[in-house]
This record gives sequence, C-alpha cells and structure tokens, in this order.
Amino acid sequence: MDPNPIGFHQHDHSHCVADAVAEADRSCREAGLQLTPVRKRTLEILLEEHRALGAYDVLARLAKDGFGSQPPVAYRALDFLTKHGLAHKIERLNAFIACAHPGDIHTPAFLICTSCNAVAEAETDPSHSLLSQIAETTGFHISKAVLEAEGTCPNCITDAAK
Amino acid sequence: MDPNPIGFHQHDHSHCVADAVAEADRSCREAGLQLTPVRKRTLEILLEEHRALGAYDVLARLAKDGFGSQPPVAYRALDFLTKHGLAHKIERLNAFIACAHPGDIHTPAFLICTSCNAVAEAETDPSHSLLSQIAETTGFHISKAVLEAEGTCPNCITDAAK
DNA sequence: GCCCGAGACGTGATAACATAACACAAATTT
DNA sequence: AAATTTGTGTTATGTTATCACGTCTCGGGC
Repeated sequence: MDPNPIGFHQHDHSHCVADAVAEADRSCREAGLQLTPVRKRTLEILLEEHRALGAYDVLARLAKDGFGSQPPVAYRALDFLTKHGLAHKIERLNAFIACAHPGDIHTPAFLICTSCNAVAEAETDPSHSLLSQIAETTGFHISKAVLEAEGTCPNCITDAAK
Repeated sequence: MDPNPIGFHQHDHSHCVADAVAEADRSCREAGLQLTPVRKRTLEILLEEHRALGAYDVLARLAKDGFGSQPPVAYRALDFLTKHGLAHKIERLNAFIACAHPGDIHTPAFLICTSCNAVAEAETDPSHSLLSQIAETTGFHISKAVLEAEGTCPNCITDAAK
C-alpha cells in the first residue's frame, strides 16, 4: 500500500501535522472552542496516519498515550472534530480521517481506493452538486451530505496494468 | 411521522408490493437468479414498510415468519437483494430499503429526513454527477458511489412553519 | 470567598451492527 | 454414484457505538 496516500500521490508530511494542528488551535481559539489535550492528540493521530482510522484504532493510540481507554473517549473526541470540520467520518468504512481542507466551506467528497485503501478528499462546489439540484426540485432542505465513491485510484490502475 | 413516506408524498401502496415482487420474480428468473422464499420475503418486508429498516428489524420479521432467527439469515438475503439492485443500503443509517427504481441503471441518491425519518430515493444521471467529474479529472475509476443527504423534507418544513 | 451550572473526561456496562466457521440439504455436473 | 455448487440454518464471535454515572475544572453571579 501507498505509505503516504494523500490524494494518491507521494507526499512528505513531516511538517504538515504540526502546521495543521497549529492552524486548528488558532481557529478553535478564535471560535471559542476548546481544543483540549485529548482532542488535539486525536487530531494529531489522524493527521499522522493520513488515512481513515476506525474509532477503536484511535482509541488504542489514545490509551497508549495515557488518555482514557474506553470507547466514549475516542468517540467524543472524534465527534468534536467532525462537528467542527477538522475531521470527517467515512460512512462506507465506519472510519475517520482528518480534513484535508480545514477552514474552507466545502461539502467533502471522498474517493476510496479498494485496492490500496487510500482515501482522497476532493473539493467540491456545493452549488453545482447533484444533491443540491435534487434538493431544489423536491423542496428538500439539506443539512449534511455524504458523497463517497469506491473504486481504483490512478496508482493502482497503473500498477494493475503492468 | 408520515405513514407512507415515498418520495415525501402520500401514497397508497396496497398493490405495489405485489407488483414489485412479481417484477423482481420475473427479472430474477430472466437473469438466472434464485429469488428463494427468504429472499422474496425479505424484499416484501422492505416493500411493505417502505422505509429504511435495520438488518435486525428485518431479521425479527423473518423469524416471526418461520425463517431462521440468526443474523446471517437476514444479512445474506439483504446482500443478495442489494447485489442485484433490488434493495439499497443506506450507509448513514446502517439500514436497508427496497429499490424504488428496480431495473433502471442508476446511481441511487438518497434524501433522509431527520425529522420524520422518511427516506426518498432520487434518480440520478450518472454521467452528470459530481463524482464522475471528479473521477475524470483525477483518473480515479469509480465502481460504486454513495450519495446521501440528510435534512428536512418538504412535509416537515411545512409542518414546522405552522 | 462560595455556590452553582456547564462542559469535559473517565469509567463500567450494554446496545447495535456484522461476519466467521461449520453442518446439512437439494440440485446439478461429471 | 461421487463431486460440486448453492442455499439455509446454527453457534460463536468480532466490530462499532452509546448509555449512565461520578468527578473535576472553570466561569459567572451572589
């Protein structure tokens, strides 16, 4: 598997974890939100792995770092992060991933490679989206959208062709 | 809650269950698939309820009708139905619903009302979809897409305004 | 200073969702 | 007749998620 699956290309993220955490720190302070130690550590874990992690994977790491070892510890931290746009839940995988575009207003769309398990977050323009159109014609008011596609990423397509 | 939430409007489906089952029967025979008693009954259950049902809800009904009472019984029947386009899984709800457009080639999109729990299946044109565009620009090959929106349906918006 | 409510965290317990592994039966193939 | 495939049932277990309760801390109001 691709060791650093970010949008399906190699990437050195030795610094980007720290940068992203600092940015999260700043934006939380600005919004009056508490990025507490468990929450911050949870975000770091997601950023370090740079892939979709199950809540129990996160929990195991948190426990190893001296935080609580029971499921609610992980779920509460993940709820906070997802609620405030710092992470997303991939419904198809029952897993969580750090947001690739924090701060931006966006409806995230995910591309899940079933070959290498990489997950890429694509930026989307909400106004053009299919779901928005449907909503408009039916009178349905959307509060949250889930857009996820499963398939094969460019890297794995190339590999398979060999 | 809306007693007959089909696309968010009232609907008499006293006959449509039988019709849909007959149609499924026919298409399975044509495709060389076995619509066995458990599978057929599972489809009927989904059609009768006309809403998203958890696998264990389905299982309880199957057991009451004399079929097996263990989870695999329901999961296997639901797998068969979803695999062959007779039903869909709503990932956001971990629940299953009968397909509203069996036979058509379509990427289903769902509108989930968080107020009355109704789920509507919208027809979509795969070629226009947002995900297709993303796939095209990134070189990702999509095998399956999940499109689900949560929000408030027209009926509940009207009710809330009163 | 003290009380109090809100928010955060930790715990044990349990609920809800899903699959693995195996036995048996029927239908089909060899 | 034996082997293979497909379907159904069972037991057991694995995985994901929430409930309920006690404690601590931090701010604001008295």
